[in-house]
Amino acid sequence: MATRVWNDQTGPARYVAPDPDFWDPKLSDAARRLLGSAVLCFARNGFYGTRTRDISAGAKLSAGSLYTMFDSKEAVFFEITRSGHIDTLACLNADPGDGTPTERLQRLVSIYVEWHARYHTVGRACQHDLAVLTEEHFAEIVELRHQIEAIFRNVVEEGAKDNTFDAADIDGVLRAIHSLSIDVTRWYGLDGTESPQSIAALYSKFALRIATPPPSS
Amino acid sequence: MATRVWNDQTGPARYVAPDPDFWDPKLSDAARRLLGSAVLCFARNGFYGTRTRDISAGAKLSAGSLYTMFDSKEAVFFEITRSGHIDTLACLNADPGDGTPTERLQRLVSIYVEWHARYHTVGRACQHDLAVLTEEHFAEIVELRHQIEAIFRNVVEEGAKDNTFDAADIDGVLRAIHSLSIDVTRWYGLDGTESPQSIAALYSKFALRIATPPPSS
DNA sequence: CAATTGACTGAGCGCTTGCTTACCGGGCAT
DNA sequence: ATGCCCGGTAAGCAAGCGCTCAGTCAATTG
Repeated sequence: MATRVWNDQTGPARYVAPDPDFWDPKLSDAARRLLGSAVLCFARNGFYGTRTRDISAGAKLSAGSLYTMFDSKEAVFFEITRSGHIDTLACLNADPGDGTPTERLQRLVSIYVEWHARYHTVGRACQHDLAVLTEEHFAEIVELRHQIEAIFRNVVEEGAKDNTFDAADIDGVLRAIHSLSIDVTRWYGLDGTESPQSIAALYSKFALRIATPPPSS
Repeated sequence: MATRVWNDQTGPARYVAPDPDFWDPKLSDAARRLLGSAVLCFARNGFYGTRTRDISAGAKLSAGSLYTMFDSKEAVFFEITRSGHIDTLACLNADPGDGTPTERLQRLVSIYVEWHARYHTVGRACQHDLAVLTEEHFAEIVELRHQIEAIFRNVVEEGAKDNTFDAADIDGVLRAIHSLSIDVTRWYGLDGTESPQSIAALYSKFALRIATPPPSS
């Protein structure tokens, strides 16, 4: 049988939740346990496929306790996506931002991909299920996404200006790099055993190839 | 405001279903209308987020009529993913398969990406929700996916053999190209107005860049 | 010690879900 | 005309859903 690199495993998914201190420190221990359980449920079965009882059971709490800490199931989901986007933004902003556009893009993609592999369950919620949010919550997430996109756009545009990157397809390059990076959340935990770092190294190399036109053209 | 290339639109999604004759010709007209309605519902809200009543209402049928044509909601979903994978495979196999690995990979990715843009609603079901299938149905889909992967692997391995493609990371290249291609189903219909053909042209170019190591390295 | 608090419980409400069943009407061979 | 499929309907069932709320009890306060 050929090596398989697509998500076609049939066993149980090896999804893992972030450490409790990934979540907002203002939340109680129980609330953070709830988020850890919820993010696993959402990654496995999506928003509509998870029951509030599954979430509370996973945190060793009763069914009603969820509603002492969150207004609704949607509020739980929102808190996950909010934390996820804020943490992503913080990781990207921690980059010094020096060096050539090539060096900077490689570092940014590396950070971004490693984040999506390490926090693949959070990433799934952030990238694949935003449509379940209320209009207000969705708008708040979109604002964060624009900030994240602007970081990448800034580097790609600068690289286009000095002709290291493809100036003709900046939007296409940005979208392709984004696609490449976040699709990690779809298969990570299902397929393969690579470390977040090795995936980040490989994919940031690919991102540079996407952005850089071959010399012949 | 900066151009936005991520899925952050707030209006209604512009999802479109395939023509009725996309579906198995053995099925009745009503059954194909049902599938057309179902694929839109599933694309919008996922498997667990759509009710069987939404599906039948979209086909202008009563609630019970779904069960005169399909055994269950899962059977409807399976029929969609089955048809989708079979059609994808047929489109890829229609390629003559001649020319250099570069030419062949470009054509294959172009076909694959155009398919996922044109049939973005079917593609969403095929790429993002397979976990809802029963074990038997899932195994059937996985078999089709292996055939699809083998087509791409064949070309990439051949290109690696004659040093046009990256021989060190064949699995990584395959997965990256796959990620790039199928992520189209996540944003197409939500964001942007490009034609399937123009996306296919751009992304097949990117796929070649991913597979081809830069001369310096 | 009694009084108060607050995190947590779990039975259960109102409603929705996937699916079943009893039924209907028109075309068709006899 | 008659009987009979057959594609489709309408009503409804049992189970499950998100969410509520009166109540429990250990910890804290005075």
